[in-house]
Amino acid sequence: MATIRDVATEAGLSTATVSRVMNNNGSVDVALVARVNEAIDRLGYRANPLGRALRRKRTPIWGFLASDIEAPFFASLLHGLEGQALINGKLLMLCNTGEDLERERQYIQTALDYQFGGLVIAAASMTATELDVLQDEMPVVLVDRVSAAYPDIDAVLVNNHLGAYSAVTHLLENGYRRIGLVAGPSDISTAHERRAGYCSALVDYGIGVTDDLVATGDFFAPSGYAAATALVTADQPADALFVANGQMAVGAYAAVRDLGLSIPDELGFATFDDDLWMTLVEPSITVVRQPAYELGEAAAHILLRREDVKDPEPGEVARHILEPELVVRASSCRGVGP
Amino acid sequence: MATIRDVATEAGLSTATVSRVMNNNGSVDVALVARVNEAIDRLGYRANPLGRALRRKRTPIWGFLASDIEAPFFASLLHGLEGQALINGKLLMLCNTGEDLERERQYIQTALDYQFGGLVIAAASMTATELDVLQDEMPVVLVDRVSAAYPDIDAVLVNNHLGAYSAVTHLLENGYRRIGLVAGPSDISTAHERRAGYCSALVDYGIGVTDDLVATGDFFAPSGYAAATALVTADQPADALFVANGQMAVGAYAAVRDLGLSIPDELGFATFDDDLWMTLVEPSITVVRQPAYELGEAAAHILLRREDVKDPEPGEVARHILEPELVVRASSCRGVGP
DNA sequence: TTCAATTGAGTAATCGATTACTCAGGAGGG
DNA sequence: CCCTCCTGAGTAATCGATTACTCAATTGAA
Repeated sequence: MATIRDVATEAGLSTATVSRVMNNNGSVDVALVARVNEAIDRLGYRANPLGRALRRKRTPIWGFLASDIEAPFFASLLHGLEGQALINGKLLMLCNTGEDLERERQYIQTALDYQFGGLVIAAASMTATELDVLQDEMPVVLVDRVSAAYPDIDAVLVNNHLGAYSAVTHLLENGYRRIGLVAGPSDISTAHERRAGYCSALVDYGIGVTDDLVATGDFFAPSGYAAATALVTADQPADALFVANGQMAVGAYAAVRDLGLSIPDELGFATFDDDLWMTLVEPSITVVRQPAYELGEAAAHILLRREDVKDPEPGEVARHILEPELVVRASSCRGVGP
Repeated sequence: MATIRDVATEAGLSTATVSRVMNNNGSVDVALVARVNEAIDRLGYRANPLGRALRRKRTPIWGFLASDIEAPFFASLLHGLEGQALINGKLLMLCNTGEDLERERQYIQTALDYQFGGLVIAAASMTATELDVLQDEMPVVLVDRVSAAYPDIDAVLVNNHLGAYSAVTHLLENGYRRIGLVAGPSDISTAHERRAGYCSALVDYGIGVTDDLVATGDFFAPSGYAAATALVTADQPADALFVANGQMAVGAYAAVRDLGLSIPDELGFATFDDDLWMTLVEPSITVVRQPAYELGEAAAHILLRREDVKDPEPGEVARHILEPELVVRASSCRGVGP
């Protein structure tokens, strides 16, 4: 492997000049720029990123912290982020926390050790780790979820309130009146906002919110099964279900199937998160689609802005809110059978 | 950030001694070991991995090269690999090639630049990149796919022949006789082997292979739709379909649904790759499940072995073949209707 | 008791880049 | 014509670790 020293020798110049040419720093005579570039080409030289990073105290690596990379939402977000990383010459390091706080802390420590160029966090609990400290060392962007404990950290979010509101309103307009909510853990901001959107829709339609029409799960499939079962087998059963995320929708759908209820006639069905299976089952499922891929891209853009110039200002916080999309399918439309 | 120099000063020793303690190298007096460790604790010192990597000419980073991280198979494989990386103190860098050769080459160059500790490749076309050269620089493991051009590279594979053989035999035993194959691109080893397994099963059952019962796709959903449509609408239509991967199965299933054919009575259905939706649709789909997560773990183990000792010997090639599992569900069993 | 071998620790070179500092030479003003 | 300022390039320090080399002290054998 050729080093910068080899290039300098080959070009008959000093390493300082070679470095200046490579980084477009300082002013170098055009003739020498050409000589350096020729030498680089002749030797097939590529700068060693480790030497560079050591000196610069910064690595062109971005970290991505997620609770579950196998979930389609995070996989898609990851994909969007990865595309932007590649374009901008960044490596992307993957951190799967699996909701484990200790792992999360460990990864953040690694990010500090390696002096990452940025960190995108879509993780479980942001209460325990001291993100403010981290933010002094590198740009940090929260995606999908925010924490009230960190109002001063950049974030890219989805308008969860609107998403839930539009889906529930849609169900109401299709004649469903007792709409059950399969909610997520209330300490996760996304779950909280979706619940609020659900409530607003009912109130705006002139229907009160009844506590026994809300069952709380943990965002995983089994809890969706349990919650849905409870809601539709109650004394006064729900006549429609709105599920707060895609994983619980899997469980909820299985529960409805096992109980032999027919969608959409006996029960309306809609959920947050789009997924392949929701178009393959009969009837297909109405969803609130999140722009996951775009979320990843937007997070990348914020990292780049924070890195290049100090814009937005250190004191200023960037909050991007992307709009979800209601995709109406058969499961929420009475009379539009299979 | 404390450096090794600070630790040396704090302990009243030289950096060499501190380094020896940290790496368990050379022999250091027990009393001094304790002094060094105390100093490390007092300062909260963590070694800078960049300085270390520069000197050692090796980074504890693994690269993972896949064509599509959003595909559940690769996502699961990635997850298995990531788990092992974490346990063994490695970082995992993600490389999504999207079947693009140029991207693939670019990423491999990056792996060389950063002096990665290993590379796991589950990528499209291994014909263009010179993997032999790469292998001299770092351990390389192929997963899922192999290339005849590189017989001397370690690989972790699935027994595709057996998987296809058992699924097709199962269909035959359930009375289906004209079994159509939705095949993958023949230049990809997995597709080739699955086709061979399909053929063997037919031959062993005393039925010849008919060319018009094989339609070739490209491993993506739309091609599955087209291939399935062709097979079941032919003059002499297939009475069952075996699909060579999960993505094409999505298309094939949609085609069957659009044509209004009833599974399993009018048409038997089975596919490679398990996925969530295959248990949610009516009837549920019989699949050949691949141990994707374990594939990732096995790849990690090979990297570790290559790194630690030279075992297997440089001349020796490690080939792990994992067994797939036939999961029988309703779609392949006549008379067991919805 | 003396000398070689071994042990334990320090000094300084090194990995490969960036950049503060230095300095020669040319331009421009007085 | 001389002095100052500016430009362009080189020298060498630096980032933070590892390790070859060196050397003093201790052990063991003759």
